[in-house]
Amino acid sequence: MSSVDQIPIGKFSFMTRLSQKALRLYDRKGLLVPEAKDPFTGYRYYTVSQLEQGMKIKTLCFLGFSLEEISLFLDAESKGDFEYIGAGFKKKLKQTRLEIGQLQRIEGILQGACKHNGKVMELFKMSITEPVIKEVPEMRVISKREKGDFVATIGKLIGEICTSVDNPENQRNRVKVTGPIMFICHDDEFKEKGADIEIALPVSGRISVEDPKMEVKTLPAIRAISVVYRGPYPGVEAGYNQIFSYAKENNLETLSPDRELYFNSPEEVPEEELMTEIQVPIKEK
Amino acid sequence: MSSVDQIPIGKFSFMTRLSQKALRLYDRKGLLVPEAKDPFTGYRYYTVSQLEQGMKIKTLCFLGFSLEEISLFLDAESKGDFEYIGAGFKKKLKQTRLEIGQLQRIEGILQGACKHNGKVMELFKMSITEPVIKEVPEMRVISKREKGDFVATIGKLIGEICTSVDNPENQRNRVKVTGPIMFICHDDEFKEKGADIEIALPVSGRISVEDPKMEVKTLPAIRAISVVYRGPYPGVEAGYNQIFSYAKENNLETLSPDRELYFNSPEEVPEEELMTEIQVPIKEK
DNA sequence: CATGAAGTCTCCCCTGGGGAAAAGTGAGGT
DNA sequence: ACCTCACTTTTCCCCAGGGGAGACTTCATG
Repeated sequence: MSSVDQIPIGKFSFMTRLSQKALRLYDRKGLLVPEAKDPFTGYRYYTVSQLEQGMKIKTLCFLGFSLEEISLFLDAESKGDFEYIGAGFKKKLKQTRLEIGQLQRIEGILQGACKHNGKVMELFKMSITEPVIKEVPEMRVISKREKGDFVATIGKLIGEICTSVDNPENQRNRVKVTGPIMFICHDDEFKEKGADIEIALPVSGRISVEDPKMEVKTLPAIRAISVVYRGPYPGVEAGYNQIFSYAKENNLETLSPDRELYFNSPEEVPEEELMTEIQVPIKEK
Repeated sequence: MSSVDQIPIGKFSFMTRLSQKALRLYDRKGLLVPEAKDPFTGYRYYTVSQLEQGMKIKTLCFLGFSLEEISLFLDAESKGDFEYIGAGFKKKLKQTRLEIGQLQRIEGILQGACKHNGKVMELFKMSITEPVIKEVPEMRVISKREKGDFVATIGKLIGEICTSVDNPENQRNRVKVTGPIMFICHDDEFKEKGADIEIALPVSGRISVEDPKMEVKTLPAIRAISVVYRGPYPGVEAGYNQIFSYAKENNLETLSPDRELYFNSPEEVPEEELMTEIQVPIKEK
């Protein structure tokens, strides 16, 4: 029963089922340093009593902690600081639950796509992205606000603003368009007629306006939930649904006014490739 | 509305919510190469029509595919090969379910540990590792087999074997112990009395035996389910339970005889630090 | 046109190991 | 004592980017 405490890395790896790679890494990081190391050959020799340390590391690894966290835990343990460890476990539990939720959403999506083979294609055109919270910086824009029929007014205002920006004086003043044209919705509910519509185009430079109803101003920075929708304009509501259910899930309070950003126009691309970003502002928390 | 198709990386990143880092990576990998690249400054310029590709990549990434898989999918899509994509999705679905299962097990463990703060400590001593399938190579051993009372016989045989190996002639012949001493259980059920017990010690070298009931032989290689148990010997059954439920879950047929490997002995360490590996052979499938 | 701010470039290190290569070493058997 | 095979050592590249440094470019304004 002697010399059993001179375990080379291969056997130790076999016993603990930690790979040799892992063991060498733990050595370097000081997590599990072999009891002895031949100074000439560099061979690592472990002892039976180190098995225990190895198993602790393995368990903690299995639970998903990083090596750094594990190292802190082991220190805490040797000091008897179980508060710290308990707190770490609670945090990990929360995190694990979030991950499970995420994976279950993914499972749902994949399942839906697999069920009918055709759906794979549909998913592939995946027209709505996952909602994300974005900080939108403030922006200098030229804008015009008007009440009228929904679609018609939007089209009209877009035309007017583009014309206005393209006019020769502005060209001379090196006025530049700095972002996609956007629609700002000042109604709390959807109105087909008499909607309160603002169209804004981000610009820079010394811009001049003739139309007295057109103004140059700075839109405030907002924090917003955003999705990008691809497809024909009627259908964009699906994006709003996504956003509002996301807001409800995450307990976020939405504000007005919403913005829609148009990345391309029906004149450039077929309807199905229209891309629209929807931004719904939320309260800072 | 011109020059909108010269989107620098920052804006494109803002629109697609892909990080600049990610975009540069996709460029290098050929997944999403900017439409234009200034040959002098190296600046990347994207177009609106590339947003779509970006969103596809993002969706697929979100679903957990690797960049390589994504690249293959995009190729397949452009060729109209939806079979391939469907198959990939199914595989991913399976894999995702496995991951969810794994995470739920982890959740269970963490939950148990968090519930009573004291349990954290208990988990820390985590006495049983996850069952794992191991290929155990063949081994040259010196062994003795005998029937008798369970605990007493094991102790006696271990003593005899150690004495025998330590004898001067074997020392002279450079006989070496090459692994932990093991107990091979030839009974199908647990018997307190009259158990059929074999104790074996892996050795190498020219070994001589005097005791006619002691033999030197080669244990066959086996494929086995293995766990490592830490704690006092009574309690080791928990390890067997783990193994047999694992075997049932994975539909594996277990064989005889089982082996128990003793990494340390009650004379060296306190009872709670005894380490035992249990190996239950399974049928090759 | 000039200037400062903001955007972008590349390069390097980090995660937690897996895979492979080149070279040195240990141990068993003759 | 030797030979060979198995073991161990280091180092480099890989994933999918995140973080940051230092240098350069572009932009918006005066």
